[in-house]
Parts: sequence; C-alpha cells; structure tokens
Amino acid sequence: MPKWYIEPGILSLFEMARQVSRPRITCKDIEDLSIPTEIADSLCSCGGIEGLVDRIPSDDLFIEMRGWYQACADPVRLKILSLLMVQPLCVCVIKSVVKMADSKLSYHLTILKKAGMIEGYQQGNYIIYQITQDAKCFMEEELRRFGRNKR
Amino acid sequence: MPKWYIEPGILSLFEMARQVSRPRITCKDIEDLSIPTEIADSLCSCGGIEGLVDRIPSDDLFIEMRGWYQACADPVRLKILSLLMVQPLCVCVIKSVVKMADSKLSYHLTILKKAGMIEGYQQGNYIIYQITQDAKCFMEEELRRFGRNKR
DNA sequence: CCACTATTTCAATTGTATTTGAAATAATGG
DNA sequence: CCATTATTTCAAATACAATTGAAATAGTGG
Repeated sequence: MPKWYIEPGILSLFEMARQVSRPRITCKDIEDLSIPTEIADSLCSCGGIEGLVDRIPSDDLFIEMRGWYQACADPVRLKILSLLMVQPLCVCVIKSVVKMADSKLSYHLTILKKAGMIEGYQQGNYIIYQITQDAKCFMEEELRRFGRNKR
Repeated sequence: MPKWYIEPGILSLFEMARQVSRPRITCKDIEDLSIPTEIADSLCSCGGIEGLVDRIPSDDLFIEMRGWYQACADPVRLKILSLLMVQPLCVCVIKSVVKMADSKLSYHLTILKKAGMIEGYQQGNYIIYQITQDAKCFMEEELRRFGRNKR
C-alpha cells in the first residue's frame, strides 16, 4: 500500500487540527511562509511541505495518468469506447455510427490504441477493434459514476 | 438503471454469437455494409447499428465526461488534486510545492474549479482551496487503479 | 498481376490549450 | 487613504491537438 494512500472515511489531519486546541508547532519549511493558522497547524502536523509531498504520488505517476485522461478527453473517443463495450467492431461499423471521415476516425482510434484502451486485430480486409480489460473496467466504473449523477 | 449499463461478467452478445451456430439473421441497417460474418451476426443479435446505438449513453453525457477528463489531463492539476486530498491548502502553499508562476497556477486552479473538482473560500488575505466530494471519490478510485498497475 | 475495398499515414491547415508578464482586484494593517 | 500581500485577470505569444484531403498500405478475389 503506497504511503500516499488515504483510507476513505478516516479523519483528515486538517479535520483533526480543526478539532484539537491549536498547538502552534512550527516546522522549518513553513515558518517563512506566513499562512493562516488553521492551515499552518494542520500542515505542521503532517510534516510541513515536506510531509505533504511525501503523501502524494510521484510526478511520473501523474504523467502516466495524464496520458489516460487525455485519451478520454474527447466525446467521440468516449463514444467509441462505449461502442466497443457492447462488442468488438470493425472500423466501418464504428464509422457508420460516429459518421466521420475515415482519416479522422483513424486518428482517434490511433490515440485510443496508443493509450492502451483498445487493440485491433486484422480479419481479412477488416480491422476489428476491441476494448482492453483496463479500459473496460475504467469505463464501467465511470459510466456508473456519471450515470448516477445525472438521472 | 440505464439501458446501456452492462453487468460486469455477463457474457457479451459478441461472445454468445461466437459460441452459437451462425444464424445469419439480416438486419436492414447492416445489410448494405459488407462486414465479416462474426461481427455481422453478433451485431444483428443486438439489433444492428440501431440496437448498438441504443446501448450507449447520449452524446450529452460524453460531452459532460469529456470536461472532467480534460481537467484531469495535466500532471500539474493531478498533483494539485492529490495535495488537496491531504488537506485544504491556500494558494501560496500549493505554489511552494508545484513551484510555478502565480498566474500559471491560478490558471490551473481555475480549470479545476470550473470542472467542479475543487472549490475555494476566502480567509482574510488568503484563498483556501479544497477538493470536492466528487473529485475526491474519483481520485481515490483512480489512484487505487494506477497504484495497482505500477507497484 | 490487376482492380477493388478497408484502413492508415502524411503534410498542411485550423483550432484550442497553455504560458508569460504586466496590470487589476481584494483584503489587511497602519 | 496608503502600502503591502495574495491572488486573479487579461492580451499576446507559444505550443499542442484536431481536421482535412490526398496519397500510401494491405488484404481480397479474379
């Protein structure tokens, strides 16, 4: 379990600092920034700026995540992913649903492929795309989340 | 439960079509596209192109989802979200972690705010940002997913 | 090998997101 | 009201992603 993982429902340090009488601990790396007491105190009890940084993932992970969300940041691509959740499809069927120029569709398919969200195999003249396991899990979860919010 | 929701683990129509002897049903909206038998059959049993479209969410939902992922599609913004999962923070503390020009940071904060992922309240001279409940749930789930994949 | 279809690649253009630095706003304390 | 600090806004410049149409690739069937 990575050190930055926070169990849902656990009282955050900030919430604790709010409830406890102000201890006014001073941490070396925050004493030069003059910040509100409430923030300063709870920041101190998690180890100051350093402690804060220790509790978050590495920059590399954020870069990896960025790639995934970037691929999702387009309604056409999300639609393609949803279509492929129903069943694997060849490009021409996807095209007949999303209705766009071949090269444009191919561009979006390439982006999804590079992000590891879909994969294609050739069958005769056709290329059949299917959604990857990772993307399927992600989309199931996300459609649930968004479906809940709006009816 | 929306009609496009698919219970995880259920045999997809595609998988079923694979196992059943080929029925060669013809649907009006796919008979003009000449596509591989395997695809055609399972596509028919889900109602052809029309049936396929019925099983996916509306374009509006994809547009809404796009907004969310677009906001996530940046390592700095993901880092800010992670920081705010530890505790609410004022801009100057965030700045001392992500180390960038004020206006740049403010730009990214605005994007997260517009996406409904963070919200800020003023406290004296400072503005304190906190992560919203929706964004917190999302990030917890997502950090779990990405944390699992790569150690 | 040829003609045909499905799909991708490429280079040029267009469009959108990000960065930058300067100026504006807003709260504070004197 | 003034000077100070924290933060945002704005317009111009830069960088990056998406669109377009033409050309290339790759499989099929004759």
